[in-house]
Amino acid sequence: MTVHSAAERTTDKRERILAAAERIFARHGFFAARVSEIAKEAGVADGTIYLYFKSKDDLLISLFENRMKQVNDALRAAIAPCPPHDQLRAFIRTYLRLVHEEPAAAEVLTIELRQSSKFMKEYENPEFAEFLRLLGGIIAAGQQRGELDATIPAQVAARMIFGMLDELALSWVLSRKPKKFDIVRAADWVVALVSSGLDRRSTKEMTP
Amino acid sequence: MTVHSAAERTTDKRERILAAAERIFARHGFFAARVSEIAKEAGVADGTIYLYFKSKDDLLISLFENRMKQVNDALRAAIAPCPPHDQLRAFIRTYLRLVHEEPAAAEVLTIELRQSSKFMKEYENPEFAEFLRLLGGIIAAGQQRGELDATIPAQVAARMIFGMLDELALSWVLSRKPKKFDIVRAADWVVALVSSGLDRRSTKEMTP
Amino acid sequence: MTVHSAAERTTDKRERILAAAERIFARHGFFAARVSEIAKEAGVADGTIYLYFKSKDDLLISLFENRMKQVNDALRAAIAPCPPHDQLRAFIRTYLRLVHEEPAAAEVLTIELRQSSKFMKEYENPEFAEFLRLLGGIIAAGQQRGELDATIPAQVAARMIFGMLDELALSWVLSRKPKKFDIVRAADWVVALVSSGLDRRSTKEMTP
Amino acid sequence: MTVHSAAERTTDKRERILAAAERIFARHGFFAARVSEIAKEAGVADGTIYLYFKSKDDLLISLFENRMKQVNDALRAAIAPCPPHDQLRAFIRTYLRLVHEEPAAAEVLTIELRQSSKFMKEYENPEFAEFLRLLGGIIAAGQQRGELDATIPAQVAARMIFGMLDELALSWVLSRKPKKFDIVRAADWVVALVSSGLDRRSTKEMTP
DNA sequence: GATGAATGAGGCTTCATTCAT
DNA sequence: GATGAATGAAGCCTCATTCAT
Repeated sequence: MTVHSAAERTTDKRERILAAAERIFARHGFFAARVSEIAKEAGVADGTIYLYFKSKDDLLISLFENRMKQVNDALRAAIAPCPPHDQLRAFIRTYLRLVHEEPAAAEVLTIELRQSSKFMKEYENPEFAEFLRLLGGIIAAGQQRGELDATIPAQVAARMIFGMLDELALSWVLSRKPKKFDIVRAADWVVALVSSGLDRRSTKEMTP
Repeated sequence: MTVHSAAERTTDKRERILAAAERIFARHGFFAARVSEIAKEAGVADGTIYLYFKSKDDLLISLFENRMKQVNDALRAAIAPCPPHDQLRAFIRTYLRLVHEEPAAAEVLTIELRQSSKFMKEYENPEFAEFLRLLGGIIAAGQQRGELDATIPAQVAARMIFGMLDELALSWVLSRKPKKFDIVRAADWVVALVSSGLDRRSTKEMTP
Repeated sequence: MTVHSAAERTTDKRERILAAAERIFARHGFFAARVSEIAKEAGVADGTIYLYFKSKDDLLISLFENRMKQVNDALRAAIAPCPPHDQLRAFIRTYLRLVHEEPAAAEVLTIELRQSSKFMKEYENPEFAEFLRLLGGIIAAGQQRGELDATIPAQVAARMIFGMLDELALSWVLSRKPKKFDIVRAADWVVALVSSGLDRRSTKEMTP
Repeated sequence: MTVHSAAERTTDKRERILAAAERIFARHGFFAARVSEIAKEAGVADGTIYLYFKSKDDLLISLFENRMKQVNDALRAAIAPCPPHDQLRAFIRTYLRLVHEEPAAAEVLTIELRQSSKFMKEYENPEFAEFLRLLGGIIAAGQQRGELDATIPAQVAARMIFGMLDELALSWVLSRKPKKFDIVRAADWVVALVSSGLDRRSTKEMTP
């Protein structure tokens, strides 16, 4: 016997609306998306949306927080018990794998996050802050252990890495099929650049 | 005696409108910006805008193209006669210096460019393509000379570097004064990461 | 107990908007009429109009079709079981009686129909076509029975008769009160002209 | 040596603007016609139009008066020295011949005259009044001489005949090539209807 | 809780007209 | 007289949000 408490059904509907919003925002962008289209996609009445969310803005914010929370959870799980350098690799790979698995989510996080940076000045974005803290933490730890170069402030380095990931995600998400490159494989390129940079030093030849 | 040809006056007005639009878009974002406010800021009548631009969209597109062209010109001048590695450094430094000098322009290019990636699927964006070609060209040249690592496809590497620059520009532009970091100094961090990565290898110790 | 089904209420509102539009179009003409004024006259919000009609143009088109359908229904009922000559008389009388009863409708059909002949090239006008077919059919039947002169193509004759009716309706509708002539009585004049023309032949004297 | 007085050149330009307006009004209708397009068609600057006409409305009015004056002149010449019945025939034939020769003019007179009946309540239309007086005069004369049936008030009969002519002109003008009927030949049909009506009486058999 | 018809504020854009040159 | 760039008032329509059922 399947038991659905009222709370559970309610949660279901909330989730359905969020999922619908994600698809519609990905399809048209936040401003061009119509609340009524989201309602139709979710199979609820227009008014129902306002039982679960304060406004269209709130819907976007909630979507972010929701998804970023999932992303952060996945990232935390992936980096759990490693040394910083491996954590960095795991972080990068996990992030781009998620992009690959949920392109609509990626499109919203990637494009609309910018768009709503204006938003974000007002509405804060705790899960995105957490994302940066996570990444920055890895780097800071590596720097403290002496494994990573400490020239670059950890938070700035985190921003740079996020920038790479975000831009790769964006160009991959926006490119029509067949995709210009393999976003999962691209993880290795990011790892390579972040680890060793582009300069071709005779490191190996030096090693006897 | 100051001479103003008709063409000059016309150009003036067009430029004034573009400059006003840039400020207003930076202030409110494209969608929230009001054409009438742009007109007021430019000191012209609402209708005058439509003598120079087909629509509000066209105004945004033109603004991009205009600014990106200037950026590309500045970049081309800066990288002129150097070997690839120096070109890369010059490219990065010049880009971030421009961000520092023209924060409103940077805000529009940085935030609204995303926003209009949706746009861009339809309206093309030749100057941004040129930007990527420029950066990709430097890397490809370095790879061919054997000075840069060839593991990462040049165009993908270009995207990654642009991602870093863009994200730094964004977070700098959006942070209230006093700014969280010095965007001009950040150029060296980008150069460092792009050149050598974060790993702390015993490079120096290796050298006898 | 009064029962209003949802469908009925919806129809009511649609009808109220059409009626309001008719009055406002008659008052100011289509182009000078303001959608917001129609809304006020109908006692609905501006936006409500767009729940029932695609555009201001569509409102005019719908108004035509609606009214012409009523006119055609009334005409069909009036001419039902007569020989052609009587049908013709009934047609003419009924049409002008309707003009007398619904002057605002007549004004819109009469003036704006012209106005939108431009329209009509694109948007078709099935009920007006039906009107002409009805009138042309009566004449054709009379010609086939040998009761009406067959020199004039039936469809052209129909146009001519419509022209008379339309022009009489127009000049009557536009003339301030007291009206220059009695539009209901005018039916007999039209019947007389259509039947016998103006020439005063010694028909009666011929009859011994 | 051709001499053009200032007045002549001025007249030329005025005429060119009127001719251009006629073509553009016929092409798009009065409301959809743009003053700037008329100016381009006339080969003058937008502002120049306002040296010759007070407003766009005034341009339409002037166009009417101009054309109707020509029509009235042509009609007066055509009906000059005949008995009423022949005058009527000449009037009808001349009018429809003019429609055939100047379809753009006919379109404006025919469609826009209606459209601006609203106008006409305010701006009067002396030449159109003269047109009706001319036609009504012929009929009244015929009635007084006992040649035409006096049942129908002459001015109403004039309206009816104008209605026929106008409707034939309209449907002919609006029908795409090849035209549905020959507007010049249609004159005989109008004459036939106006003279004898449609009833097929044994007139001829009556004549011994 | 769910519905969806109704609301109404507000923006982009057009275009007749003006006026400095 | 002629020009045409500039003006700015004003309307159609959209769409987030509400609320009676």
